[in-house]
Amino acid sequence: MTTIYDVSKLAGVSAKTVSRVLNEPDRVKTATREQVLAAMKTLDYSPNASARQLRLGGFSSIGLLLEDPASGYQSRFHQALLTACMEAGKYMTVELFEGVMPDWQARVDRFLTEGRVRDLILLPTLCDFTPLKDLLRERGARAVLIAPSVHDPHFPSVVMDDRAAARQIIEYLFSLGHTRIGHITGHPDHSATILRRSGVIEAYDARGLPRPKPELFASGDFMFKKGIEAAETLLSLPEPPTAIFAANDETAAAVAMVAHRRGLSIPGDLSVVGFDDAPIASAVWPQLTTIAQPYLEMARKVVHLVDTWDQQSTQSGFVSTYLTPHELVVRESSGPVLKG
Amino acid sequence: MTTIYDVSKLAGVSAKTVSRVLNEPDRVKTATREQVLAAMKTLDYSPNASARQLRLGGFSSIGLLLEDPASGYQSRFHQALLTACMEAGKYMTVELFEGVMPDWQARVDRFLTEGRVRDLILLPTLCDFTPLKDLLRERGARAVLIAPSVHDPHFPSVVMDDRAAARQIIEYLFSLGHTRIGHITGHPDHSATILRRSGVIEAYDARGLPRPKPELFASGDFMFKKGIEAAETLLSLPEPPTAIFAANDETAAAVAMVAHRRGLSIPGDLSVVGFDDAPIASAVWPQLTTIAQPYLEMARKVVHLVDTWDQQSTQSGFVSTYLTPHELVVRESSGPVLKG
DNA sequence: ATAACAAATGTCATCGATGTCATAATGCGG
DNA sequence: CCGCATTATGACATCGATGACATTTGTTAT
Repeated sequence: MTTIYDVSKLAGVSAKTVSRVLNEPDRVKTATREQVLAAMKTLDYSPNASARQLRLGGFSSIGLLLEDPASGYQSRFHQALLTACMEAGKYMTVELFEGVMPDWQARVDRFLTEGRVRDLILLPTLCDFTPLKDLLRERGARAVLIAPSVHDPHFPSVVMDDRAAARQIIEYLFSLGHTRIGHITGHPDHSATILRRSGVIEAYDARGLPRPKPELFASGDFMFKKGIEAAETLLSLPEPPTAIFAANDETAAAVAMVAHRRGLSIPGDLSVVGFDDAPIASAVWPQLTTIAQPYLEMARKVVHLVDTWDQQSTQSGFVSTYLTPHELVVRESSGPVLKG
Repeated sequence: MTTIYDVSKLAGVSAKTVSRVLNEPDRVKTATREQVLAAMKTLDYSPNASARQLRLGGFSSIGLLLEDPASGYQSRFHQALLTACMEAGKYMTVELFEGVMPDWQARVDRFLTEGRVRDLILLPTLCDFTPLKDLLRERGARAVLIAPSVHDPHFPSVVMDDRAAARQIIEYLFSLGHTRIGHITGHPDHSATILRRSGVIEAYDARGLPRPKPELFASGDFMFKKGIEAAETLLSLPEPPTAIFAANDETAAAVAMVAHRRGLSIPGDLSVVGFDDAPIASAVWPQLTTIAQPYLEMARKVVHLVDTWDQQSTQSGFVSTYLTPHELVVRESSGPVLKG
């Protein structure tokens, strides 16, 4: 590493002058400045950001731990958080994280030190990964969670009521006359999976209907591929459902594909509804009825929580939880049951 | 900001001891350690990463400038780069960047200093944005480009031969008997758009066929929505094409949707091919024939170029360009022309 | 030519944490 | 209770850059 002193020596000036060339070029005589610039080029000098920041007062970026950046859900939050950070003039540093990695603790430590990160954001499913949260508390790190309606007593969080949303979409299907409704569940490790599933059951209970038979629940994992298998299973039932509620839009897109392959028309023969309002929900034919979450709003709230951490946690001694609203978006993939 | 000295004062020990509690807890008597930990908790102390790194030797994260994180293309590279960085033990900090922002220069400066970034990665279309590249050279920043086969004399780059790939996919359609082939172009600002378009023409020329009539070129912008309009235009022609080559998969998905709406079967009535092998290419029905790029390989190469910047640029005085291979992936959306 | 002032450059201390080395506290065998 | 080996702790310098202030150089008016 070449330092400002190396440059100053080569250019025959003091370090301070080199510093000025970088920060207040006008205060340096043109001839000198050019010498310094030449020296910098020769040595391929680039200033040490740590030193600069130490002097100028620290800035730290917000850290995001991502389990699977290819997952649509995480990638959408990732994007929303980027936007929110930009709006707030902050930077975000991303680390891939998998709880199965044997050295995850060391990796988190490294992230907190080398990654120059003080505040972390955890998305599902990391927001449910207790060993990680314990480690963070031990290290005194700050974290904000984005979670499916599970309140964590130690970290502020932004949550969405997955159960209520699932219930709402099932009630919508009821209103169209559907009574045999299949549900493809999400990944078993996500707490959202349980919540959405129980939202379904809640809807039946609330309406006084008998709970759906077990074969109407097919297990998925939020991924397109597994969605295909699940859809095949449901549509091969002796008495197939007239509507399928997939735990997310990728899965719903898979259902649509399987239905097409089987010559079923949507929503004529089968209504398909998803969850998340992912881009794919508008990019498949027919476009999917789904539940929209206000990603950007949630991201903004998270950044705000990070920003105001001091006042919050230190002063009040309790953590805040924000419940964000959701919305049913009706598109082309759902319709009334055809008589007959 | 509380420092290590504040903690040491409160705990009644020296700063060095506090430091030890953090870095080599075993070398501190249990009683002392607990006092120190208590003081840290009371003061909500978190160590200053800049100072630590200054002492320990600098680490700097790689910066990625993203124009539009929602763009499938950029988001795929984003993900691939994250993976490659993780493999290489590096961190990546992301900044949203738009050339239209009036203060983009100041933003870049801030990113290079506050963002603690020394090396930058530029994707299309930023890799073509000359004012930015000029600024980076002036600042002595290091950048590596991911670009569509345009060699930049100042920065190392990883490129893909878009023209050849486009030519290849058209030749494949020729081999299926198609001669009226529509092309939906990409965003006019992307150099890839011109390259893919000229690859199309090259294929006709090479085969000694007359070049396609202008109405067979519809203008798109790589986005699903514009793709719908373009597809409507092409399919409304008096003599509609038997195949459509969309400049990317999102657009191809739009073509498929429009075709379905019009009751056309794919690939019976219309062959549809895309470009990129995006996730959506496998998530629509029928799955799309497309061109696959080795994203992860490219990302690894980029990280490697960043890593070896010193040896490369300083010593040899010229920049390296890596051409990466592409591959035609044949799926369900393309088939022979039906006689008749 | 010189005082008076502005411009250009340099010296030194500092940001917060840790390495080096010195010193103080403790333990243990005799 | 002493001497010596450990263990625990502290004082000080250091990382690379910049702020405050000092000093040198250059310019202008008289």
